[in-house]
Amino acid sequence: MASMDALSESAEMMIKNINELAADDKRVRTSDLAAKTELKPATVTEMIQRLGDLGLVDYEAYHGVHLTKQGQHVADVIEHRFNILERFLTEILGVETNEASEVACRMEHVLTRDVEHKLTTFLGVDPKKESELFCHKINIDENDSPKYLPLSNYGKGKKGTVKLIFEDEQLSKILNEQGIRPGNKIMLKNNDNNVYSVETDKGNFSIDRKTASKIIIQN
Amino acid sequence: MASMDALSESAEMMIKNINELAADDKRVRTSDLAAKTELKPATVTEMIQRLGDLGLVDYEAYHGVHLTKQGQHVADVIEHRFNILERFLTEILGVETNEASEVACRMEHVLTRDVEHKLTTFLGVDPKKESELFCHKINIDENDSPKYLPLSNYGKGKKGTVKLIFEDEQLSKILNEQGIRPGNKIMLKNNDNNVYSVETDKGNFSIDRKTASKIIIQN
DNA sequence: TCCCTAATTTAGGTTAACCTAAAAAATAGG
DNA sequence: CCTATTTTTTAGGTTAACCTAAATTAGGGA
Repeated sequence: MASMDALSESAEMMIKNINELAADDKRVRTSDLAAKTELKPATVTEMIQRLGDLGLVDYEAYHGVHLTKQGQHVADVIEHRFNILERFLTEILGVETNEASEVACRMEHVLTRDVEHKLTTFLGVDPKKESELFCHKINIDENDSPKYLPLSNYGKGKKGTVKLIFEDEQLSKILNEQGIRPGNKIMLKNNDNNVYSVETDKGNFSIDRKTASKIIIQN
Repeated sequence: MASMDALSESAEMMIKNINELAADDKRVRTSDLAAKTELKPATVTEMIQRLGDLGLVDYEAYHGVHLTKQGQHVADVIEHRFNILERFLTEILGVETNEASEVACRMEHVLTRDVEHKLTTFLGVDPKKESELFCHKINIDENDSPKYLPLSNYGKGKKGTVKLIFEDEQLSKILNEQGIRPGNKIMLKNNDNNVYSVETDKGNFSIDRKTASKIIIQN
């Protein structure tokens, strides 16, 4: 069996395209693949023959291909990688759709399993749910009437529903005011009942265990 | 002139390696490039000849290469892309250093200018400053005697210096307690002097303009 | 059923990116 | 300053990924 990581970008793209053209379990035709990939039919033939040798597709001359279980697995992985990359690029970075697609389509081939999983975790929800919670950025659509506005631009007395909160820099700001910030000295005075009593140059106060576990100290 | 985007991954990697081996403005030797890239000298010769034809390096047979202005520009772009990708992977996703390097090294060749800029903005500080503030994650080195510890594991009475703070989920937790969380209704009661007075189902309180600008409301 | 056309494959070519082995040039030591 | 060694290049080969043009097969209509 051909290991995922051994495949070239071209091979992975071919598998991806076969998967996208596969209706029911009908075989995908060479000409359709040629049209979709913008390659010449002869090139497609050559490539699917190679994929056949690798056991990734079931190829029968003059009768098209379909993915084997192995090939389907590769296709699923690539598709998932594409989806999370595209989501990251659009939702978090605010890249517009076309460019995000193109870049995701190049990047999908160089992700490792680990990065894929961590990015998925970072994005939070499973690709289906499309939750807007904990997004760091949102595309405000200038065409539509302004549905989303920063609170700072909101009218006095207006009511609305919180949609999302940008998290960067904010916790450290709050802890900052308590004297807990990189470079500052602190002392742990006590820890009882999961309550940590800390002394800083700003005075004494207490924090819970979960928060404390996120503050790294160098002795 | 060869446009950035026209270069293959191999070509970009060669330029990157030439740049990394360039001391003073001495020419980089074929054998050093071969060692660094793990290619055979003959392969290196062939590639730098091609780069010479493209005007990216100044190649003189038997006397090594150095980057032209154009080549240097390509090297700078690649280096910057690598740095932000590596930072993103380690600081934001928590990928460990080795894997982050490898993945960044593959991804650096497929970024567009736009994605590069947006990712840079997302990460906040300019690459030089390498500030430890606002890091989301740190690699705790198990080999060394434990120099870095979570406060939650810290000894009673011990003193130390705050090194960094994990920010994820924390701001939202704090605002959560105030009733500002996705899905909840709020009302802006007032905004004077850059102080925003908000009413939520948990009561009234105030936040500053900068924070308010990060809370998106849907009407 | 048989032929014609459209689809497909084969044959053969190119380029980039690799390789090995042989030739050539630079350099270092005597 | 001349040779021995090291470095570099050239020559020639391979593979993947593309191409065009020619040959082949499949399938539909008379």
